[in-house]
Amino acid sequence: MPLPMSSSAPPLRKGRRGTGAVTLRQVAELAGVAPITASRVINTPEQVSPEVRERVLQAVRQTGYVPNLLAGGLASAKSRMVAAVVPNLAVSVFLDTVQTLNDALFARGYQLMLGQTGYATEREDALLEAIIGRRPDGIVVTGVVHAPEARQRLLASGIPVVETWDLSDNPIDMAVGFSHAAIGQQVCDYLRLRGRQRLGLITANDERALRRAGSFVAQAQAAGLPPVAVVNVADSRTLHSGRTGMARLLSEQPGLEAVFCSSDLLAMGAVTEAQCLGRRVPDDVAVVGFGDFAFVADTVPSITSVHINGSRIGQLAADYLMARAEGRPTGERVVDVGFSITERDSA
Amino acid sequence: MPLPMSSSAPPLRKGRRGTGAVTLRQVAELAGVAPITASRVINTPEQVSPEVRERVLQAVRQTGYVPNLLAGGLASAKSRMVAAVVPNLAVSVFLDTVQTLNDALFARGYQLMLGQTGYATEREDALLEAIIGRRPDGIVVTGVVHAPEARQRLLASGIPVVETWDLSDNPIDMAVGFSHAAIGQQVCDYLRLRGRQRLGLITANDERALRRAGSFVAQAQAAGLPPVAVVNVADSRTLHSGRTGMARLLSEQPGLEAVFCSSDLLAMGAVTEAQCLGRRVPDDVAVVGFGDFAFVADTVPSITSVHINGSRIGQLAADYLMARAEGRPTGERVVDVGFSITERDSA
DNA sequence: TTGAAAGCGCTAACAA
DNA sequence: TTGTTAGCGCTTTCAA
Repeated sequence: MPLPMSSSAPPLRKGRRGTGAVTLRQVAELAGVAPITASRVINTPEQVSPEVRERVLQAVRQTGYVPNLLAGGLASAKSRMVAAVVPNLAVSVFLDTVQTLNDALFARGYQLMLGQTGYATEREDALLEAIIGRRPDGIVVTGVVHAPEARQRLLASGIPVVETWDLSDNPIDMAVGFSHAAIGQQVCDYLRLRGRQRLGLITANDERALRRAGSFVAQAQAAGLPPVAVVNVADSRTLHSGRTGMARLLSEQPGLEAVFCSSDLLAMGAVTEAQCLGRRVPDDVAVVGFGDFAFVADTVPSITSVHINGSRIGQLAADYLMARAEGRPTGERVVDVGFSITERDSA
Repeated sequence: MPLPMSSSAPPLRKGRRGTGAVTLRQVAELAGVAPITASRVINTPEQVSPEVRERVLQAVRQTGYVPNLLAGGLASAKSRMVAAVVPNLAVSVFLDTVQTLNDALFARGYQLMLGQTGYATEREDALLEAIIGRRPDGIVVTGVVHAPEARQRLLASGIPVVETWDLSDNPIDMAVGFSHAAIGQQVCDYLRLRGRQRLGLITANDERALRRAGSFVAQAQAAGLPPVAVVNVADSRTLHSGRTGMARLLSEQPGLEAVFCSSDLLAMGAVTEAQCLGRRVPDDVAVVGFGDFAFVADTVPSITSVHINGSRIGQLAADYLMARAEGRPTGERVVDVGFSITERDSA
């Protein structure tokens, strides 16, 4: 029987009426407990007695309740989201990192937010604002953040940042990557020690590829080799660029003996073009790639490539962010995961 | 001069103390307006007089205020996030879709949340709960959702869902994709009309690839061709699977005249292996791939492949979700983006 | 055009 | 172990 004085239509003046989704309060009411108790059943079940816990879980099942993590995040100042900022998803060299990051985070109840900068600094600021506004518990960026405004924004946000795929003397929080300069140098030595003198380079225009290229050229010079023939290509993701790059190198430098490419796709294109032009790989011209994608082991000839453990980078980034989120001590601020040159038939 | 009765240390009993980030209230105070007015400057600036607007914007700049979209999302029941669920990011066939989706959403102030199912239904439920809990304004899934529990969860959530890369008679909300059965059929006809009789198939084990395979086999049978030789491979993302698949097909069926592969990487591996075994492609054996990745145009021989406009799928998904979010009328519930066979040298 | 009040759904802090 | 209270930072509703 309704209370005599209860008005039939609720006044419902100011404020809102919600979305209609089941709320924690409804679950709590159904279970006959306070909302905070229901909250504990979900977040810290060990703090609740078994009987009460079971009653609440029953109510959760009955109603199909799915906690509103937006509300939880607002209240606890923990969104349980992490943002990953990559230049471009299609550059599969980052995919391993993103995938491992995603898996490691998901296992701990975190969700990944994606951001693509498209290699354009201009878009970066809008992207950072969009990301920071969602208050992620961590941000993983590809490369070191150099732009002062971006650094400032990230620093000011107070959100833990992991810079990846490169090293930094002065990371915002943590950097996990490897030395691009060392790669250029070692690939040059690798070729030189195998008797190659006339070297060439097919490189994309992104910052890190250019760093590898620069140290490759410098090392060749230091070793007294002839000047390195260099071709810049716009797109590191197509065989086509590799083919046109190799064609240009060979026309400019018919005596070319080895080429270092800034990606495996470029390398494969380079190999293809060399063969089409009647050169034998590696007998006439050797080719080294970068990334060590799965497919380079199965081409003919198989392609020698610089191997990066992208998955490890993702794992270390996740470990750092989880440690920060849980207030645990974090390890080194800069981690060098190194690289290796996987020798195959092409060089 | 401070008010005489003002206590020097705020009591700060129950409740919380925030994260220290600049809030809308602080901006409003600095600008000398009510919080709601500052909110309007950010969200609906045309509702605010120019003078007040400028004062608030000045305060925003001064403080470096970044709106808390979690709070805004909670209050407005619009998170401005969309979730994308893919089997695996490394399957680059979906990358175009995800990338276009991301770009289209970002341009409208939405952020993409990523979810990987890893082709495992078991993980799907946890993933859906994690996603729905974050109350995205839309969910884009790869493939049609068949599992009844998953369908039920999505339906119950009330969140708009776009199923992609496949068609459905009964989509949850909208489906945008193409007919895998039609592909198998047409590729079979394509080969048959070019005089190929002894057909083979190298296929991954995922649902949609198997659907293409099934209709390919059925069509061959209907046309009175000899039984199709079929090889299942675990991984569609490696040349290696393509090579071993082709090796098996050729040993079982030395007279093989054409092979349809469930991905371009498989196709490339198949071509490579065929050549290693002394077969000419396409003279002895033709190869057709799926996906029409950028690289297949530049291999030798270039590879004939089934082309899907993945980017268009992403764009249509974004269009639908934005229309729903803004309460605009939506178009067709099922959109067939079709496919085409790009003829190249390998078939 | 501007503002006061009232929450959105949840959890931290404190109390019993 | 359970509950009360007071917000988290924002926007909707209603009123001026």
